[in-house]
Amino acid sequence: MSDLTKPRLRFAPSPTGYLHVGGARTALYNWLYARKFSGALLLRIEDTDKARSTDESTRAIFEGLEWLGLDWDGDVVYQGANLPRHQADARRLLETGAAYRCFCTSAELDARRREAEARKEAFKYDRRCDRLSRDEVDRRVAAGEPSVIRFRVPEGATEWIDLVHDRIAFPNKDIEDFVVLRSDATPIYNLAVVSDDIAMAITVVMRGDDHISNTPKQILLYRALGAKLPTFAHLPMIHGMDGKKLSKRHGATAVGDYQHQGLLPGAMLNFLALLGWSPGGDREVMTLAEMIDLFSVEGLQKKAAIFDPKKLEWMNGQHLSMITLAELEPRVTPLIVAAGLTTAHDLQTRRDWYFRLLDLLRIRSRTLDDIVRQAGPYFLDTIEYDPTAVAKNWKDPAEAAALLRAVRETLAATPKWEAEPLEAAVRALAEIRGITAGKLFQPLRVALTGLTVSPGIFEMLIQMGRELSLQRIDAALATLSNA
RNA sequence: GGCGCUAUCGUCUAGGGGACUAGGACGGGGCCCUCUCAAGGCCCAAACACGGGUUCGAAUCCCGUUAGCGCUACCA
Repeated sequence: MSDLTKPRLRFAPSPTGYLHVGGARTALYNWLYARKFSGALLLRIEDTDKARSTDESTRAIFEGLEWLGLDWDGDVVYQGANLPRHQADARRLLETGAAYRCFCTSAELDARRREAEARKEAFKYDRRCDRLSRDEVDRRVAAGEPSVIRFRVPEGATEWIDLVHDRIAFPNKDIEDFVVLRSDATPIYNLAVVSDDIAMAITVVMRGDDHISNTPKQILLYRALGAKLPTFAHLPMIHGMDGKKLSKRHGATAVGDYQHQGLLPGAMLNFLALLGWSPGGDREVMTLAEMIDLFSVEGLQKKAAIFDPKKLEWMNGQHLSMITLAELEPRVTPLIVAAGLTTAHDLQTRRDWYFRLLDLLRIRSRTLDDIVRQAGPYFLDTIEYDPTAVAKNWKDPAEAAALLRAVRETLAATPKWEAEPLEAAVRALAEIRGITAGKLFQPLRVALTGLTVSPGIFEMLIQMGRELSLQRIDAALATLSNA
């Protein structure tokens, strides 16, 4: 297979904030396309807006992509480093007559725009500088008068076959002669993008819907620059639950936020993949490898999708249960250590026990934080009793204490600390006392965990071990006698 | 305002002229399981924006309306 048949794509975020979930999804689709068709995915940081770009944002983009596990080919391209080529391309446009110098100032333009608005008319640059004589242009440039370079939009219409929307067309009369080079000789977005995409030999440009109206301008630039057109694919936007463009007021929009909320990157990717793409049929929960396998442009959606955090959580729960314990462990351990439950070394020395614990807790967790929250009772010497658990299951302290004393005796007297004999013994105790087993289980659960919610009582007794279990009951008894 | 894009349950979607009394998933409700909570299983409510065509036949094709969104900078 020749390289010509291998697509070259790029993800081109501007480093003006953090890695937005919409950006992450764009990156994912580009990545999927590149991997699916054995192409290349390049990363370009669009840092030409010096006022808004920061190194910190650039780092956030790297970190986000790294966490998600989306890699790229070759070195990172910094758009700002290509300034000379952008300027050269602008000059070429001027020389070939595709563009012209414009001396209108921003202030003048603003004034005319406002006037047009007052008259309820659409403003479009009137090309007055295109009518300037060659001599006058030369004279004013020589005199040091600032000017921009404007692209002269030709007659006709500009259209393309979009990978997701099929045919899209714009009458050129609706496109104004746009600026390509500012008066300070820095390029405008559309020029920089086209210049770089040509230089990087990009063949598939996949980006957000919000760039649709830039596309005719860019196509015109490609033609004027004598370059071959890439294939365009415009992805639908992501909105918040209110149908408006997703933003901070909708809650977490940075992928870093989700990382810190205890989400799994695989779940995030899976959720994002489904927001604007479907493999067809009923397929939902997928690994990255499966997504590559199933990916196709036919499944790309045209409609904007609404970001539903509930489904993301559910998806995370699915992935939590789906991945291997070996994959799960390194994601949880740092959080357990950070929560002060124990040391990484301790967990390492009783790895089998630790894995069993994770397996016990992950089924009833939706995030990594849920797991950590539930893990406390298995590590700490002291225990916190949830007031509502106490109120509900130790309603009568004297009665609860009596029950717990009996249970303690029964457990302590059971020769083998294993689920079956333990359960048989406790159930027998319940029968002797003429109560249902549940009446015994709930107070015991509170004694062991301080909570109303936990894994099964006997799974828990085994996991905690004889010593800690009995110690917990003693502590509960002490607390109850003080009540 | 102009231009563009979009339109199936509350949400993500399947559907690409007859298989549709429109399927799945999240969320909601109910039941089962059960020592709690989850998980799991079963069931219920819930949608083709509207109006015209085309066609024997339209969720599917065309046109219009409406609505939503995007763009409309010497931002990206």
